[in-house]
Amino acid sequence: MDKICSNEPYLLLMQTTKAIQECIKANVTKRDLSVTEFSVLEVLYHKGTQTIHQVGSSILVASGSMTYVVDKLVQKGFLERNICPGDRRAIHISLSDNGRKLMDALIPEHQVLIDSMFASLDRYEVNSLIDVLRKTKMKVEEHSN
Amino acid sequence: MDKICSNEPYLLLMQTTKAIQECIKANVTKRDLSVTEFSVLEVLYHKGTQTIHQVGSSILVASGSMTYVVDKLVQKGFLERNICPGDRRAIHISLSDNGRKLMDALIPEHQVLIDSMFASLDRYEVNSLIDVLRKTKMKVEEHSN
DNA sequence: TGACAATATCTCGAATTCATAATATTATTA
DNA sequence: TAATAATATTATGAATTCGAGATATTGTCA
Repeated sequence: MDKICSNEPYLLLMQTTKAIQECIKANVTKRDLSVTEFSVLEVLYHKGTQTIHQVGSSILVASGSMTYVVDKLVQKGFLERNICPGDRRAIHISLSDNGRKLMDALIPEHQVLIDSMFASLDRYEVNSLIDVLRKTKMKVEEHSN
Repeated sequence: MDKICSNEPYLLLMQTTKAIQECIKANVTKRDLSVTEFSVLEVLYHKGTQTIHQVGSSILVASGSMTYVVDKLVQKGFLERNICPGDRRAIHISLSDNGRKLMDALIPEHQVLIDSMFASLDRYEVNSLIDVLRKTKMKVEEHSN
């Protein structure tokens, strides 16, 4: 009983995150996107043209995987590869017209979904959650140096 | 600013969970285990002999993946497949002597690690976290029906 | 400048996961 | 009891991810 009790915040954190991720996955799957693909489009939507490396760093995806996901998104017609004028090693990627149209529809929908997940919390509870998660995250990160 | 603010609990939840999972992964990797493999061993350690199906349900892993991970663990000598006397469709898996020895060492270590992640929170904050996560999880689950 | 380190992308292979179908067994029911 | 549905596992192939190595380019510094 002792152990189960001390595990409860951990288990709830994992379960809640899993539920949220599945919900998001279900939502982007409707548009035939994987979560990684959506993340790439989301970064480009908010930040505009970026190099493949910049996007990969933002969403913590390895370079080999970035090549793969960018290929997929180009195939689907949602983004374009372009040469990077200042650095011939790098490649600029940006949303195509279709990609922008898609995200114009998807981003607000996504935001509503995220908001709805926390809609049962009042302002006090949201602040408490933020506060406690910040503390926990710091502790975990200092643990793994 | 508005959007970023409303996303903060979501982002923090994802980031905190990711940090925790990486910490756990680093810990079990020391023993040449994947997180899924560790989860299987953990269930068997706490619940004793189970069918493959029972373990898969506990840790939410598809049956095809269970076959794969059980193969790996048998190869590594940490668990055994046995016939299930009552039901010849099912297969019992249980820790081998080596598997038990491994988990005798690993489980307490794992528990200490988990506990340390929440060690910066006082009792009040832990209860608040549990409370808020429960509410959020329920909301998300009702959303995806 | 020339040598070498760092950076960006891509290729390739290994690992892991899921979904589907196949097989075997058990449970149900007409 | 015979037919059918449900269950447990395995086999297989597709999708995705990572890591290591290859290639091309850029930056650094003696």
